[in-house]
Amino acid sequence: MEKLDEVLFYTLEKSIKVYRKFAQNQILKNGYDITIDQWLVLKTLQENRLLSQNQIAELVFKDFASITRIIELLVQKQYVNRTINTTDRRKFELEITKKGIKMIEDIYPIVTENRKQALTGLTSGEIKNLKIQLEKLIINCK
Amino acid sequence: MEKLDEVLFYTLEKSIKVYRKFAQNQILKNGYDITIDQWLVLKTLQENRLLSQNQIAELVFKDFASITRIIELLVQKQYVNRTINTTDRRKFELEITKKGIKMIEDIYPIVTENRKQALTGLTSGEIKNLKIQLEKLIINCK
DNA sequence: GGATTTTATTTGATATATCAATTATATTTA
DNA sequence: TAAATATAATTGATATATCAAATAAAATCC
Repeated sequence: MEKLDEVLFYTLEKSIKVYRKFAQNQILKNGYDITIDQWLVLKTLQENRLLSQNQIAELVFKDFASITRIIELLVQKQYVNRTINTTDRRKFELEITKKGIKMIEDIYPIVTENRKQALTGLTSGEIKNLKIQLEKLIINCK
Repeated sequence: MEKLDEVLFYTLEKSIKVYRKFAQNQILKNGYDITIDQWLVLKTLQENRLLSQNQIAELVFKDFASITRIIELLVQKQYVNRTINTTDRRKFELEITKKGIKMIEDIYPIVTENRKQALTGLTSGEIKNLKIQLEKLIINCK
């Protein structure tokens, strides 16, 4: 039976955890009060205006229940406006606020620096290959 | 500002999530009642007898509080024995039970099949490279 | 040898993940 | 059009992640 630390998935799990912890620490250290997951949802709303919660869930590969709760916190923090969709009253229309846009912009230098530091010593070809292979893996699990 | 889906870390996050969900489903579908995280801790105890909780936390890159709670569930399910360490009474000695060993062995074919399926179409060289590059990333975040 | 510091673990609080059940609204269909 | 079905989101339950505070025991230090 193979040992855990010989297995790619073990390393995969470890790498994303280590990166997440590192990135979250950098954000907190710079005085910003937002979690990585909240940031991810907020960034999605910055890239695509007027999404429904279902659409967000798909884009960030989280489930609906998690999105409900994350949106709640983002609305509380006034980073997101939530209004009922008048044409389909089951839905909400979600839109990033000015305060939300400012947060994303303010944090952006930290985010790029985090990514840069995490990828030190990897060539752009290696990074591209990594991404391509992970995308294969994703398709295989569907 | 780069779009989320162009970023390696987004793909990394997605790949581990998709794999975890896939693997968990396969385990449930075969009638086994154990989570991926419980399995990970149990497998660690199968590979290394008589670990303390701190040592486990380090091996599976989880924090102490999570380990406390996962161990509790494994003890409840009788997969793990927990006894106080007589030489250092702050510690516990944790040992996988026969039932725990059986669980790991029973599940093993599912685990290998999951991994195999997830890595379809990747050469062993590509897999090796992936692992090496992820390990670089891990070191960069320390 | 008693006070201080360190270590191992637990507990509480809050965020997130996941599943199942529920609610409200839309759509389809008979 | 009324009944059945589908969809969007919420809520409750349980597992996990993370931080901070608390507890208990061990090690160190003066």
